Amino acid sequence: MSPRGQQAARAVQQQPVQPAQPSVRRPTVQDVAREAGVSPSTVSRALHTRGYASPAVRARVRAAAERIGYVLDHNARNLRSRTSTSIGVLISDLRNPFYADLAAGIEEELRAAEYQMVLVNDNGDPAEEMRAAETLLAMRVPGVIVTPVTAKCPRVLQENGVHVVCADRELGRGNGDVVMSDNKAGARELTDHLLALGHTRIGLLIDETKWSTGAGRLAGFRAAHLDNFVDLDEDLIAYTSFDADAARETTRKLLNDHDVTAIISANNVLAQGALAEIKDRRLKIPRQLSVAAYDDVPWMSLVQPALTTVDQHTVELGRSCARLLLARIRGELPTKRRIVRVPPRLIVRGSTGPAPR
Amino acid sequence: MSPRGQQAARAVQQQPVQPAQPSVRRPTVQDVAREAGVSPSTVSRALHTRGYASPAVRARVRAAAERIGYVLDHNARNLRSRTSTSIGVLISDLRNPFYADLAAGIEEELRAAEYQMVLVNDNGDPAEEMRAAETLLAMRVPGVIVTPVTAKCPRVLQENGVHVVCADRELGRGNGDVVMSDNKAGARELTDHLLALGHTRIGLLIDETKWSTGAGRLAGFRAAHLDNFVDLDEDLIAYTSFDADAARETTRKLLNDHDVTAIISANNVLAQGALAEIKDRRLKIPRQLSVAAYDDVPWMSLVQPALTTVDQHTVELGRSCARLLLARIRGELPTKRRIVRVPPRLIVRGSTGPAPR
DNA sequence: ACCAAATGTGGCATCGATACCACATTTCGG
DNA sequence: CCGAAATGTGGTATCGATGCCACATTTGGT
Repeated sequence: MSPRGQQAARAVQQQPVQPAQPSVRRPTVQDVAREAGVSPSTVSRALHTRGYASPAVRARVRAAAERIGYVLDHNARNLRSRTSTSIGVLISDLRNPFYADLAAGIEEELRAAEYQMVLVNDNGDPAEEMRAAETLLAMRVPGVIVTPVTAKCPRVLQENGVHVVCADRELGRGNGDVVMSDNKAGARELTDHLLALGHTRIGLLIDETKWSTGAGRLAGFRAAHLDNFVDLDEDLIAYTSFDADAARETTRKLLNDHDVTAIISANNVLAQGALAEIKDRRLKIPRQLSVAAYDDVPWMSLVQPALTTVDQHTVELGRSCARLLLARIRGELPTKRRIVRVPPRLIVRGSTGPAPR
Repeated sequence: MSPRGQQAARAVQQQPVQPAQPSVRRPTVQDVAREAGVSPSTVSRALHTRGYASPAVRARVRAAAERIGYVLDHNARNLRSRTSTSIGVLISDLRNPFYADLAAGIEEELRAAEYQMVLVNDNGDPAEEMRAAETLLAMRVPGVIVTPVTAKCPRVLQENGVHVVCADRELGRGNGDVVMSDNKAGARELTDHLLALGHTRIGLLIDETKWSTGAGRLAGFRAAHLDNFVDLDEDLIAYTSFDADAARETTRKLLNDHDVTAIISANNVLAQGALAEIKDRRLKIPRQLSVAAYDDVPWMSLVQPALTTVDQHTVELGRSCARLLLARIRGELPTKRRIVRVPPRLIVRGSTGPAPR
C-alpha cells in the first residue's frame, strides 16, 4: 500500500464515528491512479467506462480502488458525461397502496438496471407537480415516470429533452408513452359480471371522468349495459370527489335516493368510503347489496365477505413503465409513441351475488 | 475507448436523433450572464447562493434567466460545492403500508425543505442493503434514513461522512440517530388492555426479537404480564417469519396446540396471516377469540369487527426522521446521538372483548 | 524483414456552477 | 475634502470523472 493510501485509510478510521463530518476527503480517480501506477484515464476505463483496459491493468486498478476505499462520484460523472442514472417518479400519494405498488414495481425494475428512483409526491396539485418537474430537470434525469395531473408537466419535461412515461393515465395527446390498465375492458367485465347476476340497477361511484382512467372505467360500465340491453339510469352514476369521506357521503345519498342492488367503486379509496357506509347500515353483503371495486388492494380480501374486484396488476404496471422508459432512454424504441394497455383480471369473491328478488 | 468502441459510439450518434433525445443544449449561467449583462459569478449569486447581489441586479438576472429558460444543473453545483440536496431512504418493502407511510412522511418533510428523496428497497437483504449504501455514497448524499438490516450499513455510511438516521429500529450502538415507536410502552398498553378483559392466555405472534422493534414489543408483552401478576406461558410466544403465509401457519399451530383466548400480532403483515386463519376457522371475534395488532393500517378499521390496534403514527415517525436528519445536516444538533421514541396510541375497536367464561 | 493496422495507455480539455479573492466604486467620519 | 471602510461585481481556479485524440508498442500480412 502506498503511503498516501495508508494515510487516507487511517484518516477515515480516525474520524470519530459519531459526528459524521463532511470533511472526510474521499479518494478520487487520481488517488487510485497513483496507487495503481497508471493514469486517471486508465482508471476510469478500467473501473466503469466501456473503453478498453487490459485484464491485468483492470485487476490492478480494481485492487487499488478497493484498497484505498474509492467510491465513484456520480455528480462528477453525470456532469462530464451529460447523463444521469436517476429517474424521476412523480405520483400523487404514496400512502395510497395503488401508488405505492406502482412505485415499488418501478423501483424494482430500475434497481435491477442500476438506476435510482427519485420519488416525489405531488398530492394531485398542479403547482406541486410543476415544481417537481423543475427539480427533476435540474437533476438532469434522463427520464421521468409520472401519473400526470396536468398535460403541461409531461409536455415541459419533453420539451427539455427528458423522456416521459405516463403511468395509469393519458392526458392530452402526444405527451409521451403511456402505460395503463385497460380500464374499459376491466370495468366492462366487472359490470358484465353483475348484470349476469341479475342486477339492473347498479350504482357507479366515481371521482373523475376527465382523465383516461375514469373515462375508461365509465365507458366500460356503459358498454356493458349496452351489451346486455339494460337501460342505464344516468342518476346511478354517482360523481364524488377523491377521498374516502366524500365517497361515503355520496354512497349514503346513492343508497337513500336510488334503490340500487349493487355498487361499483371506481378505485380503492372510494371503496373504503362506500364500505364504511354500508357497514354502518348493517346491510347484508351480498344478499341485500352486492359490492365491487376497481383496483384490488390487500384489505379487499380480508374484509368479510371478501370483495369482488378488478386487479390491475399494479406492481407489474410499474415494472412496465420502467422497462419502457429504460428502452426509450437506450434508444431501442421506434419514434412512435407507445401506449401499453395492461389487461386487468376480474377476481370474483364473496361480495357479489344474485340480485335480490 | 478502443477503436471498436469508438466506431460503435459514432454509429449510434449517426443514427437519426430520437424525438425527446435531441442534444437540447440547455442554457448555462454563462448564457444568463450574457443576457443580463453581468458576470457568471453574479448570476450565481443572484439566483441561488447566499452571496450578495443588489436587488436591481437580482431582478434583472431573474428576468433574463426566465426569458431564456435557464435551469440550474444540480450535478455541477453538487460537484463544485461538495454538497447535495438528495437524501437516501433505504427501506425494506414499499408495498408494506408501514414503509410506504414512513416514506411518505419523510418525503413530505424533505420536499418542504427543498430536498429530494432517493428511495431504495432492500427487501430486507443485507447484500442489497450494502449495494444501496454504496450507491448513495456515490451520489454524495449528505444523509440517509434507513430501516437497517445490518449494523454494517449505517456504520459504513457514517465512516464516509454521511449522516444517518435509523428509522423504526436500533441496531448495535452508536450507529446514528434513531427514531422509533416506543414499542415497549405500546405493547405493554395493548397487553394490559387484554389482561384487563380477563384474558390470561394471550398468544403473541412475532417474527423477530433481535432488533429493537421486536425486542421492545416482546418486552412490553412480558412487562404487562408481570404488572398484572399473570404467569406468562413461554409457549404462547409464537415465533414466525416475516410474511403473511408463515404467520397464518404459525397461527394455526398456536390455535391447535394452545387454548389461547386472545392473539396479538406484532405487526401488520403478521396480522394479515393471523386474520386469514381465524376467518377460515369461522371463529367469532371477539366472543371466542380476541384479536389485536401492533401497527395500525387502514384495512384494520374496515374488517368486521374492526381490529384493536396500536397506532405508531407512522407518517409522523417519517417526518421526525427527516426533521432530525436535516437538523443534523445543518449542524444544529449537539454531537450526542439522539434517540427519539414516539409514543404510540392504543385504539380499542371491536375485535377485543371479555375473555370467554 | 517491413510497413500498415491493431492494440493499449496517457495527456489534456471539458462538463456547469461556485468559492475565493481582487478590484472598482461608493459612503462617510473627522 | 481625504483616506479608510463598506459595498457591489468580475475573474479565475476548481470540484472529479471522462471524451477525445495522440502516441508508443505490438501484431500480422506479404
